[in-house]
Amino acid sequence: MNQRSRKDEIIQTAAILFREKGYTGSTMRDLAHNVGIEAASLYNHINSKDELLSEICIHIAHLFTNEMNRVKKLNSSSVDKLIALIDFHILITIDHNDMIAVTNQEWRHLNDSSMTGFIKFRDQYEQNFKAIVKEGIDNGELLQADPELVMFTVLSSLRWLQFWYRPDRKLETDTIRIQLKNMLLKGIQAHG
Amino acid sequence: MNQRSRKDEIIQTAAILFREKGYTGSTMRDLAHNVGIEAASLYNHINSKDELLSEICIHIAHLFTNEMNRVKKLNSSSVDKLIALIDFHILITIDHNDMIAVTNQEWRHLNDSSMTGFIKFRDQYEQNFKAIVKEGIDNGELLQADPELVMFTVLSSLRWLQFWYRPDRKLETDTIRIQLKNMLLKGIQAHG
DNA sequence: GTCTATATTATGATAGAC
DNA sequence: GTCTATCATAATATAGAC
Repeated sequence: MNQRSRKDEIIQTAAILFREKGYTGSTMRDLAHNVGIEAASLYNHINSKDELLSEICIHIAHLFTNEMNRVKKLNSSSVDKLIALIDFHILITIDHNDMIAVTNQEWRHLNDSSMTGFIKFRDQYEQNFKAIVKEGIDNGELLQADPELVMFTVLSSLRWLQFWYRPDRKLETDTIRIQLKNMLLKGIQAHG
Repeated sequence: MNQRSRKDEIIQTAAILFREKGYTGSTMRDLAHNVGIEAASLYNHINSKDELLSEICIHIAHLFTNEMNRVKKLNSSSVDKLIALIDFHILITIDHNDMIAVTNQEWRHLNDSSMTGFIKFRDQYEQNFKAIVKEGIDNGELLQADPELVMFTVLSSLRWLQFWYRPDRKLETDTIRIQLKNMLLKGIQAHG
């Protein structure tokens, strides 16, 4: 096993551990045990515990940034852009389940320099998201509302999927995507 | 200052600290410093660190359980029951901001016995919430959808308020309540 | 690349004086 | 009820043999 894939294995194992016990609640001994080596051996692949958290959060941040840049360039309605983002959130929740859970729950524990970069990413993502919502409100596709509150509502509904998702529920993914989109766009009340 | 209010002061200070640094990331020395005493002195008021987390989570659980029991007995439509719950979530997010944030973020670190009780509370609350949603779907007040997914969407949107809320935003509370209710019930898309 | 051994620091909690 | 002093344990990380 070469350096790179061993490191990836450690990061993925760390993601599972951090998710379960939290970053500060996880120990290097615990992680090493889950990887199947001694704690000291971890340091042949990584420099520190906080590097693990940084790698996880930055990886997720890149995925979202790339997708946002793609969606921004789409030549489609605001609603379709939002749907594209919703679909991506669902996709990433399924494919990078542990890492996204860790990013959402543990980013507060990033070291100072990683934290700065992460907050910059998050603010930019939210700015872009809000801009799409505002565009939709202005052109009449969306109901009049505070763009920030709309963004928070949509993002938080999507975030919840991280708790809901389990691999054995994979087959229902399409059902969720359709129902969730419907709920966010049309609400839950009948004769709306 | 008598025992009770001193203990309350410690718990409230712990809530602020746990929220910021997480339960495992917070130290008794740190807490003591914020209270203005030495770490050893804390143990004159509490028995252990995990007692602090338990008290916070159980306190919040009681508030929600009481409200749910009240709402269940209401002689009103399913939608009005949901609105009552939404209003309560918003109210509690404002009045018990730090404690609810800690409960949501740190309940995983409860000790075994408190954890058992907390999960029982949470499951019961979700069962009751789902039952109201199902009732609304069955009687035609709500659109056809999976009750669990509806519950998750509503609860997660409300949970997000904990991050959004800041004391200086207090004046906008009514705006939020109205817009959030609208969004959840009617969705965000125009000519829905 | 992994191991054993260990340095260093920090943690939750207690003992006992005042 | 608070303090100082301290115990016992556990944490991240390093050194050096293999």
